Amino acid sequence: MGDRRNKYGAIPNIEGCPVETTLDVIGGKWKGIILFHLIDGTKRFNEFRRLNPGITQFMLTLQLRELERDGIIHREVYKEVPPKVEYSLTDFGRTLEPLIVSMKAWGETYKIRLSEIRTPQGEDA
Amino acid sequence: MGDRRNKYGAIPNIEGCPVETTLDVIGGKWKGIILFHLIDGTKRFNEFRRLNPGITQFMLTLQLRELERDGIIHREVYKEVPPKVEYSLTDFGRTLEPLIVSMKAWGETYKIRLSEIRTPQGEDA
DNA sequence: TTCAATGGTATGATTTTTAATACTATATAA
DNA sequence: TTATATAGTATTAAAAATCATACCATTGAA
Repeated sequence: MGDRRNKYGAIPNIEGCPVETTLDVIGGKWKGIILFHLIDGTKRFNEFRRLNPGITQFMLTLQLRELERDGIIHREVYKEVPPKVEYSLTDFGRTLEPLIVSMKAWGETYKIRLSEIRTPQGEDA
Repeated sequence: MGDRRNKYGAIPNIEGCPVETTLDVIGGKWKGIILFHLIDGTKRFNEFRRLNPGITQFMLTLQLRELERDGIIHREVYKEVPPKVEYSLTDFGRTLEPLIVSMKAWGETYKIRLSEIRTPQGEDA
């Protein structure tokens, strides 16, 4: 489930690279958006799904569980029916906030430039 | 080759999330280490291979080409034999420097904590 | 009595990524 | 003449990630 590994297990040089350590935590396919939304506050499972119709339940669960395993988010289960589960950043998770905010800013600033670069002439994607 | 897409093309909500935009540029499997090393200065193709024995030529080429396509790095070919090709950050690529540095710092700070979290009892991996 | 809502699991199929391997050109040095 | 170094490309195979789909429990409302 962890990213950035191969069948031989962790690769020493990747392990040794702190940038990769960080990417291993936040670089999963949907983790950026998940963290992005969590900065604004607690979110429920189906809230994520609504915010992000493209993700399947399976993948959402997987990404949330990995973030939980890494201590980045907290999962609070309420004993209600229908079920209610809330996700929030832990204190540890909040240490990522400046990074997420910087990534957000960079993306906002250069998004258009990038999409131009990537569509040499009049494509649409 | 781009990450974070599926067979139907780009997913609107992913595209809309600036954090994902950034991760799409720097989140490739080896891009973290590549950028990390480029901060220290120009590097040659085989230098990357030596710094990072785990990567294949194929993957290294792929990741470098994607970074080049995105305007993050510059590829300078010298007309010599044997060939000499130097990679360096472009001005645009340097806008990522603070981010890379922050990711490096976060990784360094929490690396041990993470590896403890991920090895519940006495594994080695 | 049946439906809806929530927050998931389980499964097999498909897609994408990555690895492994062999191959290339060229000038120089031995 | 053959080997060496560099910076790749091409091809096929294997592994990993992701998707699509069906399924589960529970309670209250219709």
